[in-house]
Amino acid sequence: MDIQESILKTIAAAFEQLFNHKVESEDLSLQPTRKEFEGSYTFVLFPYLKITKGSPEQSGEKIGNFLKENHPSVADFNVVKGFLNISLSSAFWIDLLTQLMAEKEPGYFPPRNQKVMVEYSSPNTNKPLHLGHLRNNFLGFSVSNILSAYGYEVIKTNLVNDRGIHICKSMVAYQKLGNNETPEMAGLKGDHLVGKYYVLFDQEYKKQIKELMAEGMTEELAKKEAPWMKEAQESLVKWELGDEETVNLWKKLNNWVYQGFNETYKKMRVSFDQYYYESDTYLLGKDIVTEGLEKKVFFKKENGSVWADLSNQGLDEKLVLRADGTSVYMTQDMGTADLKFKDHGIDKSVYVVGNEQDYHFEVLFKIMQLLERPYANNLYHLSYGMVDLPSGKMKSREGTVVDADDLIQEMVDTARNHTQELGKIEGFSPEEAENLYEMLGLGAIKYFLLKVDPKKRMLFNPQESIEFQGNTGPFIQYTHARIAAILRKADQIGLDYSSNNFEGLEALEAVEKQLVYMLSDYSKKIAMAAEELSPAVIAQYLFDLAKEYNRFYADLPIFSEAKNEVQAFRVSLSDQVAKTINAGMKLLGIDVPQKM
RNA sequence: GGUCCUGUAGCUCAACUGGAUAGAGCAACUGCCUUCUAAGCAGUAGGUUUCAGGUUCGAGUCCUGACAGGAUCACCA
Repeated sequence: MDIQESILKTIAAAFEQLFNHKVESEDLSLQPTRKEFEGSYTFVLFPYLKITKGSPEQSGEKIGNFLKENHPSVADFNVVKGFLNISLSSAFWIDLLTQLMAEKEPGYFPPRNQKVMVEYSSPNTNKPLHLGHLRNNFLGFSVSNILSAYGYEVIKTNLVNDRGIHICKSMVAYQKLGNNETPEMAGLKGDHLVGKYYVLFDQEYKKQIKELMAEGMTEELAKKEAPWMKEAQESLVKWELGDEETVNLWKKLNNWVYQGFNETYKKMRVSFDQYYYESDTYLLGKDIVTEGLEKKVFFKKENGSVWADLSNQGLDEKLVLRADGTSVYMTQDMGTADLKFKDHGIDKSVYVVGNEQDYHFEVLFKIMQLLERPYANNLYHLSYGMVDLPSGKMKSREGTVVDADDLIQEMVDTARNHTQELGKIEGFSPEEAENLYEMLGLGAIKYFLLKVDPKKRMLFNPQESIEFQGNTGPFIQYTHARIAAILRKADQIGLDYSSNNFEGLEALEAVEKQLVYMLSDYSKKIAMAAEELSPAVIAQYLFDLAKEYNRFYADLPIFSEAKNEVQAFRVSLSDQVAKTINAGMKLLGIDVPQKM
């Protein structure tokens, strides 16, 4: 049984025996003791003063004494104001560490035989990935890892938005200005080449609008009448009709983009188990419209358009099918929701999509509920805030974006310079060194984007490059490397620390107890991160753990200790911290080095 | 304007879901490398938690109302 539960059971017994009052131990709760006080767990007395019919101090004394006498692991207690602080015996902590070491991996959860799909990335294929996509991809990948660690079977999905007016814009500009340029000729990655034409389209388009407005056209009309826009529209129609030339061009550009994306995904070290392409799925969902009409969830307006009336749900009316019978975003998403379920029999579905689509998903989930889909109550929108630049919002069309490839490269370069400055690559082969730079650069940027609560928008200042000190990925990686050095030394001198034999070990230091406590907390953090879909929980935890370990590292020597069992315990403790850091960082998608 | 999200140190973020004297990192200043890696550790300074009410033993956290920033309210995706 969990130590908290067992303490609470004893407290419940105390209430019964001391105050003749029955309470369920589930209704009681403990909290971690604040740093400045002695103890590990705190029981707050205020709510129970009516039962104990005494002052907080008296009540605390009574319960504390009862605990000390009746709970084998409670060594001591103190009462400050209305707070009963409980100290546990060293034997308890030693035993707890032994248990943690015996787990097959830190924070292990058994499989729960449920499938969850995590859809993330889902890029448009008309431009390269940028900083905002990095946040999306790292979040999606990390949440997938976290859910998987929590016992779910996870299917990582990328729904590629490969068709639509945006890609037609790149196509038109390429036809006009491209001269059959290829990525090789341009010396650009495929996605960057296509993105170049997307920007060129926008420049020319704006010029055309200006010209038309100069001729006296209103802005609204000019936007519609600009020749290139008309051509883009036409090319979309041709694409839908399957026009060979259009489709071939579309395929050519998209393939370039996919090659570029794959390279970037590889660099980001994210992956997918399932790809869906919107060109395959955009016609789905029309059957559901028919079904919805039959079930009277939808209604038809006079012009033939179909709507969902959610006004009694606190929402608006929402279009689900155009008057001309063509589908909209919502139609497709209803269709793909069913498709995902059909393909994989999923129990749960997570959409990693920016918060500008909050309303869309609220409506979608509501509709699926009204349509009585079995999975409808297990749909989650992991809504994350935009990444802003000091200059404001990023706009691909205007080229004011932080490019994903550039940023990653920049971080790796920074890591290289920084490491070389510190003179830390002695004994590294060139490959190992390069490996380390990537690990650190990528670790820095991933941690930077994941440590913040997903739903908050965040500011990224390219001028102040991402840090390597303090609350950063490299700080945690460094802590791991430090421990790795200790473990190497222990092996070297032949210290047996895996035997769990701490016989003779007496009092532990406060930092040691605190570390064991934090290690035992890891599984709760996984649970919390999984339930809240928030990698930030893990990131914050790892920082706190690393911080605490470094305190231990600075305060307590290991190999100069006279007693063998003290050495063994401290190395074991270090080992377990390293394993936990490694496991937690893996959840964030960050690798940790043995040396740095 | 309606709806939703956010507002905590100069800056970037925490605060275990209502508990103690609101904590970290960066930036500034001061110490600590002859002992397991100083990408570290210890310390100083920095706060009316946007504001005003309310709920209660107790509020950064809950409720109401302001204020500020953002998103969204398309037969776009």
